Amino acid sequence: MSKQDGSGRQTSAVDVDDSTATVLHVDMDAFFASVELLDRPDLRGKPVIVAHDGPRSVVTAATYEARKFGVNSAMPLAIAKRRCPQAIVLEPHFDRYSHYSAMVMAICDELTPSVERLGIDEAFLDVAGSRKHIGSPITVATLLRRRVLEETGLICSVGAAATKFVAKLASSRSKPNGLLVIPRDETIAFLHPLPIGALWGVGGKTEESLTRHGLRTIGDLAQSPVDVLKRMVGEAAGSKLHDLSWGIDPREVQPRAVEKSIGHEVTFETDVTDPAIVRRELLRLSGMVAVRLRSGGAEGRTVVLKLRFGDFTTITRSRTLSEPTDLGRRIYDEVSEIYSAVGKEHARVRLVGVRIEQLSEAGGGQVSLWDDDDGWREAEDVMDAVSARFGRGSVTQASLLGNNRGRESEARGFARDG
DNA sequence: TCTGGGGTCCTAGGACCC
DNA sequence: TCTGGGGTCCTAGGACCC
Repeated sequence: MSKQDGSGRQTSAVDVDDSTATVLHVDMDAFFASVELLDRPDLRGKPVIVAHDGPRSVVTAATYEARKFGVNSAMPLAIAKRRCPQAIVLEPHFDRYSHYSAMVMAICDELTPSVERLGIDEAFLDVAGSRKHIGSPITVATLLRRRVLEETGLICSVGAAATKFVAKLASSRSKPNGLLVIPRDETIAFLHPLPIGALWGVGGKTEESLTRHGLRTIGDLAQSPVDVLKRMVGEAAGSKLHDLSWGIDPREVQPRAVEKSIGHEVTFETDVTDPAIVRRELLRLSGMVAVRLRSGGAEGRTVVLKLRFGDFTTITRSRTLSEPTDLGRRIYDEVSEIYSAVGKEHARVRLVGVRIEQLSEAGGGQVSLWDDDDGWREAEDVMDAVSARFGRGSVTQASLLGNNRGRESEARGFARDG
């Protein structure tokens, strides 16, 4: 094993054989909080929490200084403030996080063509092919960390191993601002002493169930017969966890596939009992979902309504359309009907959500409407249809939204959205 | 002052078809 | 002529991850 700490010192790096550790996992350290501190250097070294300061908020991110007080991501803000009253709470700025994320990912892309993004602040890199042009995995990792710091002012940690899962574990063990290399033949020795909760896919519930059966470390799990594991945690998880405990992880580094669903949800600051307010929110969320569908050139076929009630019970109800859609109005009509069918219009509603699944590439397309010779006439037809139904004033950019199917509904959807 | 918002994957039952 | 076995789709819920 080779660990390099924040000062850049590297222990036993000379002896370590990194030739088998060709998968890198890069993880930004306290990412959102670190981005905020770029603007507020005066807060460096202080406990800082990033969170929207509302009555039902949770912690979005926290600096290491705040974590010392037991503050963690996803913790209710009220509890975090109780644990660390002197913490400074900053509003999140997601646009800025995306901006810095793109900068970091661009650096990764320059080091190898094989980069797999994982959320906003993590990535896997396959650097097996980078040896010739740049150097060994340690060389690439060191260069990556230096460039990220120089070009963004942010620190990150990197794990290097033979598989994705071990690389990810290595980066988390090297935080903050570290580099940890696990050669292939040291994988088992590295894994087995670790607690089962460190395994990818073992969260609170699974950990509890495994612990009840006397399994505490990854090594314990490795020694358990796979059939027994399957009975504990299910068919798929059982064999997967067993494989992982022996360092077996066949997944390759690959750029993220297309999205499989798009959704938005919102928690009310206080529970809502007025169905009209719920519907107003459903309309807004449906519009947001539709905008994202269209901007990605996609449409979806299964519409999902999510409701969380005052007692925190949560239900989802879905319906599959005969034809996919990318229209807010169509989505809204569906979730609104589902909402009625649930028959809980006078319950206390805490959260509403709208999601669309079974995404596919949008047929037709917005450009073809303008490109072909009949494009203008078609566009005018759409405008006329909308105007006839809703009046001139409601028509804004209906023509821009068209695809080649169901012109009537396209127009309708856009007029009301607009 | 207790629980966000973006997702993915898995399970399990029923419908339906061959 | 009282009951098999797959495969796929749909739906609901839950665990998990960042």
